[in-house]
Amino acid sequence: MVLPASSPTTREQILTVARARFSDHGFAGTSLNDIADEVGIRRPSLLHHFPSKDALYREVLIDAFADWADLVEQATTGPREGWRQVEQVLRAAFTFFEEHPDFVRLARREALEGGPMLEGELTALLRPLFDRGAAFLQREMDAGRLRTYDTRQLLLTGYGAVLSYFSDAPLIGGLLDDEPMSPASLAVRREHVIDVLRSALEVN
Amino acid sequence: MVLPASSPTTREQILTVARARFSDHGFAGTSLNDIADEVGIRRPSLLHHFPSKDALYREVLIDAFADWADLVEQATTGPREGWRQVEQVLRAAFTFFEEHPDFVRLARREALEGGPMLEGELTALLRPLFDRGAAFLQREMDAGRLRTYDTRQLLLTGYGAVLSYFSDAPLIGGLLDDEPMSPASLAVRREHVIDVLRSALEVN
DNA sequence: TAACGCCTACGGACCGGTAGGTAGAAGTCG
DNA sequence: CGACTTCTACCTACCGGTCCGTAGGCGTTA
Repeated sequence: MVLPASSPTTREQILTVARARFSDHGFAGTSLNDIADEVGIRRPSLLHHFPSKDALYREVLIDAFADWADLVEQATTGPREGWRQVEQVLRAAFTFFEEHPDFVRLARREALEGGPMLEGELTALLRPLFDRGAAFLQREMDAGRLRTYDTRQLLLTGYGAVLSYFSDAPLIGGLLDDEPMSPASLAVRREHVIDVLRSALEVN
Repeated sequence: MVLPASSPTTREQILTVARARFSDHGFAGTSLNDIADEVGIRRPSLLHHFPSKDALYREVLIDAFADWADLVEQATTGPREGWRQVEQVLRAAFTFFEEHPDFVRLARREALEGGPMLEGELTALLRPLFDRGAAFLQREMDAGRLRTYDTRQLLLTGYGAVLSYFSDAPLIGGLLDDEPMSPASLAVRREHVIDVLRSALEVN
């Protein structure tokens, strides 16, 4: 049975709402009633679709990280070299975070928690992406197209500089004068990060 | 009555334990029983010292951020100019985070949450530090001693690059092969961040 | 008829917080 | 000094509420 896009399954609705709630208030701060209420069903009905709160959270997390893996996969294919390729990935990542603010907060919470998911499936999913990124950077550095750094550290630096802006938007809103998630502010942020990293990475 | 340093007040013990618990598991993920048990008293006894869980959390948060404000105050005094002053602050911040991992996680959680504390007292405390940092950078850039960037964005970039490593240590441990919080790993991280930022900031 | 999706009702655990009592230290006063 | 009061820090017992999860029933649809 093919459902039209206009009528998502109850199960899909639960996943959508759960992702939003978990990303806003964390695992402990979200109750199954919160989720069920927003979907428009009772908690036992929700538990008809998912065996437990933990299982629901796991699925939310895996879905979210799979989305991210897809993007990285897609953004890292292409014949570009040196800084141009780095910039393409940065822009793609930035756009992804703009469009998936839930993912950012979810990932940050999980990184902070270091929960049981993290040491296992999640790192198994991220590790290849990380290693691939490091290998690419190493190749470009060896070829003299990028300035030389510790590649893994460099990945961590870029990831921190980009992700923190999104995950800490509430705090940053209090430090800047503008609304940090407005399109204008996001554009400023994007160009700044690219600018700084270009200065640090370009050879000439 | 002057208590010897070896016997902290019950109240102080509660604050110490609470800071650790809240930073590890967040506000919702920590129960007053957890804290009371570790101190070695019952929950009602804990509530004899603090009127509510919220009040305890507020005090933990304010104490932690006051520690941070003290460090920034101290690290930013001095006659240095240009990159040397930036590097001094970076090293001081890095050391502070090494010695206060609780603060990092607490701050990250609060930034993520955007709770009622954040929009108010916390930003009121951080805003002057942030503005002062931006003013310093602007002065140095105008004098030609640092490459020109948007100063506030630059502060956010540095903060994200440094803080993320500490707050996401569990995740990073799964991506790197070393123990991320070991002294050796921390030294590598510190020198890397300084290296990248120097490349981006130095003028010559 | 059988499966499915939802429901009401309930259980057992835990939550933050309150009421009220007790032991002991500290101060007060004849 | 000794008796009495006051205060502090802790306790046990309990409250109403919320948590996740289960049992079992009911209607619709295949």
